[in-house]
Amino acid sequence: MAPRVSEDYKNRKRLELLRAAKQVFMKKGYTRTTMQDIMDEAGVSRGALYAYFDNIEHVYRELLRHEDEQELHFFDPDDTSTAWQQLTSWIQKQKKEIEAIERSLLLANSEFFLSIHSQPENESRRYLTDRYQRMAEAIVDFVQTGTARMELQPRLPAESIALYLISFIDGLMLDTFQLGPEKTRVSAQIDVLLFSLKEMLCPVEETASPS
Amino acid sequence: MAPRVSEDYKNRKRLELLRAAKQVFMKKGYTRTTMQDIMDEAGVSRGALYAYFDNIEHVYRELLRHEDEQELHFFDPDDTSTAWQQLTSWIQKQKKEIEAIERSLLLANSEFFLSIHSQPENESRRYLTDRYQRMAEAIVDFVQTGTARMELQPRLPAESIALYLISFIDGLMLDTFQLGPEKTRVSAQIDVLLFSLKEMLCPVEETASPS
DNA sequence: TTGAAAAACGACATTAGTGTCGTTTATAAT
DNA sequence: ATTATAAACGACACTAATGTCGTTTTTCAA
Repeated sequence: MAPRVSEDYKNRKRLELLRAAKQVFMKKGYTRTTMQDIMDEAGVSRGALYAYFDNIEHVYRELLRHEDEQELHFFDPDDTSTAWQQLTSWIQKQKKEIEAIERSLLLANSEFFLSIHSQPENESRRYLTDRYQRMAEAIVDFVQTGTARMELQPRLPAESIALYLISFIDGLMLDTFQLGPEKTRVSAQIDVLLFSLKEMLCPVEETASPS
Repeated sequence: MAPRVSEDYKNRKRLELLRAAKQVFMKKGYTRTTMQDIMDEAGVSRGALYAYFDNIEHVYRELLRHEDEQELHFFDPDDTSTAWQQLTSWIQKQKKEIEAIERSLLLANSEFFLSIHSQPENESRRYLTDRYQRMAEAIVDFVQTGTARMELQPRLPAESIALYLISFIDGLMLDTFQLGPEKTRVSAQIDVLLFSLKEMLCPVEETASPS
């Protein structure tokens, strides 16, 4: 169907394979997904898939990279809303994703993270370390911007708060896999998180009418 | 070495197998551990191991049960220290365990939890659900006891706080696997947690000298 | 002692996946 | 049309684990 093809063709094919992989990973998680599953979902042969990716770890890494590109800009400075509004809207987004956990990559992500742990210095390992630190830094920057704008008055180091926020979200995720969003009371927990962040960041109250 | 043996013998053997299993699980986590690994560590044959456990999932479930028996009594009422002291000492214990993550079962636990997710209604699944709820309940009871004793004045529902606490600890754990306790700044994050709990629970200050 | 019971052994059949590679097939340039 | 190229195919050899089961060994009771 395609010898001596353009870069563009290969790019599209690659994306199509990643799309198929995503489907499978969402359904089966990382550990139980096989190359065969992805071939079946994409409707291609063994040879075709292996022409694009060396092994499953590679597939997942590339998928993660691709997905991250979307996510990345959430904490970009934004002048139309306050720092606090921006933060809560990010948290709402996370909440939504956790509540629809079956239709997200969160399970696969966690499995992938754990599977990497034992490996020596490694492409995937490096990427994940980086990813974590990028995320943390984004939140730190964002807290500092908010502080500079006098919208926030942090009572703890921004970095600690950032890592804390990430930990909590990751943990809520992990627990929700096993038990479902009802048993873990996602909503109630998010309320607690917001309460604690308010205490830490002391956002200035937004009054409905600036009189 | 032991036909027609006493219940006691079988019990000891079983414990010895679990001890060996624990060693392996600490080192390799859950997913990568095989029955073979456990046989080697315990120095027994395939047949012997399978006489006690049906499969790895079964081994791990029994190990977890056994380990839990120890842990369980941490939140029992205690008249020699205040509720807040008790809580912080539990958190310290968690912190220690996370910092020595390589010598604990935490990684294996997380992997096990995730591996269970996909399974249908299941012995392991039921046990984990139960375990989570037992833990939550223990913390709730404990907060309520503290409240009754006038040592705590919770500003949020005890159950929400309990689940929140569990989520955070689980998340910190998960992140620390990938990155090690330095990169996740375990200490700093625990500080944030304590800060937030103080705000939620409003423990009465302990004065050094009740004058 | 001795022999029945069952604990422990370990070879084996089975299952499930991986990554390779010789072959087939579609495409685009000539 | 023809043909060089390389994409796609899929059989295959290999690896690694699982759970079973006939055999061997050990212990305890008679």
